[in-house]
Amino acid sequence: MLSFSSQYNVITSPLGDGLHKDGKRLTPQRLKVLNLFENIGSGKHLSAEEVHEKLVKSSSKVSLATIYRTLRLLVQMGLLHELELSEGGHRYELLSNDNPDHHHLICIRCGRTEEFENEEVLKAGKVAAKINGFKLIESSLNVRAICPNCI
Amino acid sequence: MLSFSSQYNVITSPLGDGLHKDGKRLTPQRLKVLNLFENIGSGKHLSAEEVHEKLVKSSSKVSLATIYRTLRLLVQMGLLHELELSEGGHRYELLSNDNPDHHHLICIRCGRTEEFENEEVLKAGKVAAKINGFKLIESSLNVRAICPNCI
DNA sequence: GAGGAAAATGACAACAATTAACACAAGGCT
DNA sequence: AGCCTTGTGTTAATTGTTGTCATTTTCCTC
Ligand SMILES: [Mn+2]
Ligand SMILES: [Mn+2]
Ligand SMILES: [Zn+2]
Ligand SMILES: [Zn+2]
Repeated sequence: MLSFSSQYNVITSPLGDGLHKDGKRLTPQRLKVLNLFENIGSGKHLSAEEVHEKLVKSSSKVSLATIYRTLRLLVQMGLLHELELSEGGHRYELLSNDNPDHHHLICIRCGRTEEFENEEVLKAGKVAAKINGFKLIESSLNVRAICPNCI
Repeated sequence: MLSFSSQYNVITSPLGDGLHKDGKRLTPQRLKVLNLFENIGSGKHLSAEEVHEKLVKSSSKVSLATIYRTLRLLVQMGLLHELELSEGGHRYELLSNDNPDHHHLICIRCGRTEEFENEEVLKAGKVAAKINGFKLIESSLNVRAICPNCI
């Protein structure tokens, strides 16, 4: 079976680097999951199940358990961001330069999701953390609403 | 068995009124759940399981299924507010005059939760909804952080 | 105060999302 | 290449929540 990288073809990807300096390993499965997010473009919010489906369709079979494990890992590494937009589980999006810190407007009927940036909101999170002596990790504003099509 | 309200003692509670004009019924279970939130005071965020435990401890046994049903009902009626603060399910808090629209600062280690108000954040939600033509329902800012005790 | 239709409850099964266990496979250092 | 350790797939288990259904209760009408 052809493996993605052989010992003669050491690809030094950002993913590989991040993994190796932590005793972790670069696997085809991890690359497939990250590549999916990179190819699909920013602004997409996928569930574990959806990642699984998409990989199966592109004949890159990765088990669902591994997808859950990989999503958690990529979040820990700071490459993905975990969202709680709706019922029915978490969603994940690529963290990248052209996808800055932003917030979400969600239609509670159809799930349509729009993104927006707001400096004041980020500041509000910083201030709240500081006042209470907390160390800030992240702040996320979720706006629940009904989209034009669903009214 | 003594029932909470007999036909001779019709209590016209706000809860009863709200229910009756909708073809729904005032039951001891619904009163117990709402009373729990009213007695515990505002600023408390309880899970369904915690509501269940507290009612069992106060020898007011209500089945867990009924608690889930009742929490959903009270949210629909606008008496409770549903929160997604942490892993492990939803939490609920009383909506009242002395508990205005506010946001949450959550320690990801121990779960300690602080509340804060911020007008700019509410405005940001309104603006985002308006710009996209959505009908606003609510906006909630969750700030994930680490509290002083957990650093 | 009964009688009765409709709604609610409790007990329990089913479900969906996620995690755990473990035998086997594969990555990466030497 | 060989070895050690990490990762994967399969499957079972957990957790939070909802569905089913027989029984009970509310509340409207007389
Ligand atoms: Mn996004
Ligand atoms: Mn609160
Ligand atoms: Zn919609
Ligand atoms: Zn803490």
